[in-house]
Amino acid sequence: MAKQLTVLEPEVCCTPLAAATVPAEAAVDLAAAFKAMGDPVRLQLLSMIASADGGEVCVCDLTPAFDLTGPTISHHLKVLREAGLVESDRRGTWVWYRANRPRMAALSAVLDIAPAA
Amino acid sequence: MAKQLTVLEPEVCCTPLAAATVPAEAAVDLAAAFKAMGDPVRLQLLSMIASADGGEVCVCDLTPAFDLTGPTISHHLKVLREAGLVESDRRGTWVWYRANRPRMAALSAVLDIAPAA
DNA sequence: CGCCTACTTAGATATCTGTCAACTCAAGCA
DNA sequence: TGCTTGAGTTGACAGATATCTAAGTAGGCG
Repeated sequence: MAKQLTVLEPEVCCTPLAAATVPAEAAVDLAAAFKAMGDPVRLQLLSMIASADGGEVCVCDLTPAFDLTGPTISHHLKVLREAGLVESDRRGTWVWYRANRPRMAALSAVLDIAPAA
Repeated sequence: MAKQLTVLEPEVCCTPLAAATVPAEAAVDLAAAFKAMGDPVRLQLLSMIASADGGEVCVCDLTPAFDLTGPTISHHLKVLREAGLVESDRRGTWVWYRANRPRMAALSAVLDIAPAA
């Protein structure tokens, strides 16, 4: 791929933001993931992939859902991939995408609000 | 403030991404919030604010924690404010920031992964 | 009133990002 | 082998963004 991606770092990935100040290093990794979700198209792509029946979607089903060209969709999928939010593999003619559920769960946990406070 | 901000839309804010394809309209609002968290500095600011003892922090305590100028921190705080992630009010000489916890909880819920699947 | 401190706003600039058109790569099929 | 279709890559470009310096605004205090 392109730039070196760190992706998951199990030790620091799950402490809620509101529990303690997130270390700069962890903030970089987390921000990269949130940044990838910071575009409406990518968020919809992620949603379509994560909610797909069977847990997988063919790019050929994603592209026509937007008023964008193939290369643009491909670009957004690449961003999601490099952020560790989705994974893909080619099966014959088509490429299938599925969500990285543990990664999403970790991000959800990070935003979790402490019980009281 | 600056550009009109929609912020919370209770009806669409909490359906998990993985439960159903998020509507384009909701995606725009959600993406704006994630985008605001898509910068390491802002994520740390949000974390410092959300985890603050007493639930509030003075800007004067945030600024020196970074190797950035005051205006830059002010800019990032404005982005967080416009994304509806934090709120602020001036009390005497200082300006205090606190996290919009319901908003954070909603975002956490959006990333929640369906039980099985 | 004047001055100092704490933010915020404005303007400038270098970098990044979303998008498309054109091209390349991979797989299936005649 | 060559054609066709699906997907990713490259290059270009308009628009957004992170950062700084300089200037403005607000509140306390002598």
